[in-house]
Amino acid sequence: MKILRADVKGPVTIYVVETPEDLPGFRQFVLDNPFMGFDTETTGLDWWNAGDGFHCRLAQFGNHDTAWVLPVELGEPFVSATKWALVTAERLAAQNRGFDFHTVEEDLGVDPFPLVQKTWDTKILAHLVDGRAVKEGGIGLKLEELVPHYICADMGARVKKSMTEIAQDMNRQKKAVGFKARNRSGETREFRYDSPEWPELTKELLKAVGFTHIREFAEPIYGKVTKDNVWKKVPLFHEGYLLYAGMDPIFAFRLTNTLFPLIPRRSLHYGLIGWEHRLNWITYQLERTGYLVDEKYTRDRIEELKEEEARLLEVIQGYGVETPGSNDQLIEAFQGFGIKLKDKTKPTDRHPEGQYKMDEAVLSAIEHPLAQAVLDYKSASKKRSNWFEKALNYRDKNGRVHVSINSLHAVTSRMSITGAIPAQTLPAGTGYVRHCFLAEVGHVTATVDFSSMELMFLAADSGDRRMLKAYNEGEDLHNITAAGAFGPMGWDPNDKEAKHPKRKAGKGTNYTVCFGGGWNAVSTQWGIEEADAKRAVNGFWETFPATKEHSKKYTEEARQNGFIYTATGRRILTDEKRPYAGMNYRIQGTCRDITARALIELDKAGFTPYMRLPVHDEIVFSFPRERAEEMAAEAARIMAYSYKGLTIPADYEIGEQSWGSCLDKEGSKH
DNA sequence: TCCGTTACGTA
DNA sequence: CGTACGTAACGGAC
Repeated sequence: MKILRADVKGPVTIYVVETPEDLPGFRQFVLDNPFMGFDTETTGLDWWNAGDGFHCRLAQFGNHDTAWVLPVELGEPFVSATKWALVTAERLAAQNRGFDFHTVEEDLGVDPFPLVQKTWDTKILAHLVDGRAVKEGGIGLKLEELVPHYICADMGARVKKSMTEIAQDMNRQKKAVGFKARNRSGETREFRYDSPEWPELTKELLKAVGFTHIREFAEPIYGKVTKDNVWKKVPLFHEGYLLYAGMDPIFAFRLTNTLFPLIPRRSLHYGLIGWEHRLNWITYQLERTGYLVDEKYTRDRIEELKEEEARLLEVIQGYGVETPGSNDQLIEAFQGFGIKLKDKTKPTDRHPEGQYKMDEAVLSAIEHPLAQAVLDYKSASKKRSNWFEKALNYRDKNGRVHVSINSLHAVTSRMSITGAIPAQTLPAGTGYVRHCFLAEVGHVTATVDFSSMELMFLAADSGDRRMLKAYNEGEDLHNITAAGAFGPMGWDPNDKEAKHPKRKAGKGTNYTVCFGGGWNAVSTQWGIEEADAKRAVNGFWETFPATKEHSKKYTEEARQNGFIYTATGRRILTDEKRPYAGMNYRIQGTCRDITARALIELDKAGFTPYMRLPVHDEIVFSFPRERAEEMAAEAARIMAYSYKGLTIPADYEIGEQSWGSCLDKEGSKH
């Protein structure tokens, strides 16, 4: 047994199990500590490739000052000891527990369900205390951010750096692999010790057969070690690695004890701790289920796009621009053609004058074939690399991709989805990309979404009578806002199908005001004339006076307290420079919880195996073809939510096998 | 290799 | 006084 010592506000001991004889000590530790921090170290992040390139290397358990590290990679009896400890523990804590559970489920065959019922996730606890990222003025949610703030100031930086340092250290370790020597014609050749051609390679031998300038050369023992592959390559008993590994369960243990008392009483009262952990278990299952990829469709699109890119690149390079992604080169080229550029980006430290913009708006305004070619090229290459190639390259051996769902992530508590399907960035309104993703064989895709959830919540939460009347009577809110600002202008309020001439300004205003914006935002982002935008925003507040009071209330709360509460008892800390975001935080945070509630209720009703992805206000399902109608209707019924007497409805759409088919349908609302 | 910047996709 | 995200490419700093 190896024993490592460190100091983290007091002495810390890490016991490293090396042989089966060391296990009784570990077992005693588990029996003595009903509550432990837990963590694993693995070969990478691709847990879905378990048994096929991915495996668990270490499992670690710890309390306040003691950790035990088990070399799971060596197999039995260390795997059994790990499983026994997981079953025996009464309580566990882990940072981002989902990853460790995927690891032990897929690689060690552990049933995760008993584990989730007794494991606190320190990332969830930390978010309930302060959900802001570091750059938003918060503490952050990563271990390397939580540790220096809550535990020990200099520890986080050391932990973050340690694996990078280990990688650098491994790169410095070299071993002699052979000789380089020159022959009579002056050419240099390599002779390697491991070559079967030279079984007894020595300097003397090479000299004897006529080589000169003979010198031994060395290569890195581990090949090229980077921060991505260091996890796989680091020797299992590397001391720095063991120290890094051993600290994590100690951190998880201490963080749990530190964070609990900091969670707002209101959040405790609303039961958010249990609720978030339950939601996290559902998203865990969605991650594991994965999404079936249509390989042929995806490959065909990639080929098409590659051809298009090659064609466009020729055009672009014909105008002297080598790299279409380089704004510098484009600016130079356009200026060379005598085109005057005006729009600049905001000044920054590095570019105090700002830089010329080269975005879609600027490029599409330039009348030159280069501009169009660049736009088309960028669009094609983004589609290919960001969406289609990801879908193809992330597939597991069953042709499925697995995303990572952060069930509690954004400052407003919204979920985020990363990895194989950047679900929040897939093009809307067309099935072009979403056709890659298939319901099961014999199933069809169904999407169920909340329509205008945020505006409806604003209506209910503020109690604005005009807005509530609009929803209760099925009026079009965008028309109402337009009419409130500009008068009827020939619009007939009794005709449900009629569109107000300024409906676009009304729609822009509704959304923008809900997000905390003013006339300027309405004007620039919705392409509405300044005068109309000003009039529309004023009209909004006059038409819906209670929303004005509502906005004031939350801006004031944010200003005075530095936070607001959602209707679900969640505390959202606000930026002191932007108290006006208070109402939007209230809306966005509560609406996220309405979607979260939908997931939990769907889970209770047995829908989890049919769920594929949650995307903000939409949930995607794979339903058996014959039962799709009935199941989608039931899901929509479950998802609908009443708040202060107003029901926020959910609508469903049923397609064919691919997700995209829901959008390409005739008469689709998308 | 890291990180700030720019750009672009979504609710 | 627009909010919240994820991802990629570029290019200077380290």
